[in-house]
Amino acid sequence: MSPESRLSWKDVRDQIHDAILSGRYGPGDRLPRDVDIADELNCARSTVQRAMQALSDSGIVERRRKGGTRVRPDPVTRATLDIPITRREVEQKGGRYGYQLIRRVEAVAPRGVLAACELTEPRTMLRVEALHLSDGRPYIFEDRWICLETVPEIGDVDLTGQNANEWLVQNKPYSRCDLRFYAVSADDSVADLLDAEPGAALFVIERTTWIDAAPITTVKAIATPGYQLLTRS
Amino acid sequence: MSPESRLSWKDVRDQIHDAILSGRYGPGDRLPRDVDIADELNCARSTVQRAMQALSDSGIVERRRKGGTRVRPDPVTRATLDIPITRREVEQKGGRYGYQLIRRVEAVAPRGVLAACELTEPRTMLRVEALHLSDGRPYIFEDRWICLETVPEIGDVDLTGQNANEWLVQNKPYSRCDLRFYAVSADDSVADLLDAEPGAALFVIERTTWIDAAPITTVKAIATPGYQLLTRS
DNA sequence: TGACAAATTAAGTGCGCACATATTAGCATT
DNA sequence: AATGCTAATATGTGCGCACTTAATTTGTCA
Repeated sequence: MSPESRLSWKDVRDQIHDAILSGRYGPGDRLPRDVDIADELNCARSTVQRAMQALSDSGIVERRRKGGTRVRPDPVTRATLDIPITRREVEQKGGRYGYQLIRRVEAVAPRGVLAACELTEPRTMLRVEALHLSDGRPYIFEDRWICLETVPEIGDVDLTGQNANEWLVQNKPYSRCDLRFYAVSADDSVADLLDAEPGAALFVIERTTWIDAAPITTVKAIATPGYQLLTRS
Repeated sequence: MSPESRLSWKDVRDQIHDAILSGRYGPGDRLPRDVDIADELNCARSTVQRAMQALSDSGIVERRRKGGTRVRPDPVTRATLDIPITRREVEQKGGRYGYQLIRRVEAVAPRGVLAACELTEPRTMLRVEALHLSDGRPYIFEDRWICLETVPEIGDVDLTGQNANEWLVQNKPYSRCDLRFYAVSADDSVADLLDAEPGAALFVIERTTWIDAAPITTVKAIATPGYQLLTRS
């Protein structure tokens, strides 16, 4: 009957969010049941449910069956990152993409690689070192280990022209992906490859992917100085 | 009538995901309309909608009204990061948290700070430099600029005992947050503060927050060597 | 007192419907 | 051909209902 149109779940989300921000509900406090909020705001419970899901996804509240909804006691900043394939990243910045295979050998994986893959038994893997170029200049150096048991086909692929990253993305989808970011000093060989000063601070992205429980690949991508990773706008 | 129970939206999501992974729908391809998928799988359209929303959120497909649903042409790795407040982070690793104010001055913000805040006109801000400690040892050095126009109350806060980060989190909620990650070499003063070798590679998190369009604070958090940022498990 | 079972509770999900909204495509007018 | 109106269309959203599931509380019995 009210002339104002119905509430959208985003309205509900914002109202609840505001109530939390204003301090009406502090960290750890329990919010009213969905059904009561729906009643108070005069909307359907499904609308409140949707709003609460959104708040739960952003890490603002925690929801548990029977336990109800609580304001997350330890506030976190939750951010979403998009990491495109390197070719795309270079081209989006207006650069001309290039790729150069440096080394391709089968070798016994060192402990660190096994650990990243969550493997306990040592095994032989395919190691691929390559350089991504932007306008002919070094952009990212990647040191990749590919699990031959999970991806036997990789043995037949010519990686001199074809980028291992892209081949894997297109031919070996993953179901899980772990990422790790840190900084490292350029040693002489990396400095040489990336055309950087030895000792320069470099940004590193380590990514490991699995299909179900089977590791596909783990890669250490070392960027040239000045590289920055931004949150999704 | 089939004895199997009804399909969950997660089942639908996984089926569509599998269809994409198997190559049945390639990058850029258009998927059937929700209603047709619902019909084929013998479930409600709302169930398909929910599944599609999830796939859209994970960056696997793109949906547009009237345009339909398409497999995202440029595959990305989408990851979610949780960045806790530093006290929490230290305590979760089993350390004893400490905090030390180094400097607190009002000063005209340099261009880089203004740019981070998306401000064009120069202005005076409050600069707070502080050290987060774990078990008495340096952990993160933060160099923060606080916008006095947005947060005038900060002038009355004693920041020698109270952590600016936590005060802001608890007293000045933000509606937008930008993050930026990169690597930097320790200059002499930072190396001294963090008890690191000069020139060591350090991981940096830059965070800027706004309430609506008004900037609250921008902070450069420089971590000690060895620091790693992981995706949410 | 403690262990286990049963009842209770609040969120999670599925369905079907109606309508809203954005975007494309088609058509007509200039 | 360029323009602008109109219709068609696929997703987005809201509602109400019934039922499921997980977790907590209560009750019972040893």
